[in-house]
Amino acid sequence: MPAEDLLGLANDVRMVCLQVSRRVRFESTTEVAPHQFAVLAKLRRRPWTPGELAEAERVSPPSMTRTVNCLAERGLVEKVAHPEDGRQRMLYLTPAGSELVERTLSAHDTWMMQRLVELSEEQRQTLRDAVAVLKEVVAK
Amino acid sequence: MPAEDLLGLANDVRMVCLQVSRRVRFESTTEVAPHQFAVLAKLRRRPWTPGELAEAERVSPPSMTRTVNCLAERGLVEKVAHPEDGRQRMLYLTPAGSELVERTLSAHDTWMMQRLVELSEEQRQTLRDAVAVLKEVVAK
DNA sequence: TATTGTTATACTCTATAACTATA
DNA sequence: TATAGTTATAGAGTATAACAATA
Repeated sequence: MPAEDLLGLANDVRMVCLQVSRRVRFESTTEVAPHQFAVLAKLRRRPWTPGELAEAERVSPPSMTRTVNCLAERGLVEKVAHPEDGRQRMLYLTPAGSELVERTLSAHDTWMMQRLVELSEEQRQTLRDAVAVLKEVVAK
Repeated sequence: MPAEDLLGLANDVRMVCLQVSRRVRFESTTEVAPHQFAVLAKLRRRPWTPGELAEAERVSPPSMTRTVNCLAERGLVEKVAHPEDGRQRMLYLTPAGSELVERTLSAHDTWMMQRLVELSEEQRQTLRDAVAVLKEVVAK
């Protein structure tokens, strides 16, 4: 395969993924800032400590303290004492926080679904296949 | 097509595009901040006025003034008097700015190319087809 | 003594409001 | 009088350094 074709494909894949991400984000509700939503989304599956979140989101511990405090003041997350280590805190999503996350993700998916129903079944199959390939790409 | 399958596909497409965007950005050089690079990338094709950039990037005129001034101080863009309207300024990429843009885009594409060469020709064809579909999706 | 989290402080990016220059 | 851009000022988000509590 010629190098220039590979470069063109690399550029196409990169750009179209960026555009999809931007469109989805733009269509989203803006109830909380992006960095705040990232924390809420992580807490959806299990409780995290502030330190874990800071490392995962690649921000400093003081920044995460601020973000978490803001979410706690709005009643979206709850700080609970760690059962075994008195230094740590466990962060849980409150019912209100959980509802906000599900509502926002649903809005994102709704926008994409509306685009997908307008495609042919063949085009949707192409996307299914491409998702599998791209998952492999980002896993590396 | 069942609604739950459509929802699953919407979620898959959305998430994998977001992950690709994140990986590409993470691999990028960090010579300038993202919002600054966005301006440099726009100036690659033609000169823009500060007002046009503010509207395109969805930031306020004062914010764009600050961003442009920062880039100008670093010698990456140049402000030139508008030939017809004395109120406006035309912004041009300097040779240094142009080099920075091409270098960064090249780094992005290089990362993606390295992932693509590890795929089969069939997988690459799947991505080519998917790019065409997704371009249609984001155009709506 | 090391680790987890917070407080203190400063810098950057952003915005609104007020101002200058030009049309 | 309207428009393009800048300056003034303030509000978020981030970081590093210093501190408190616990292991």
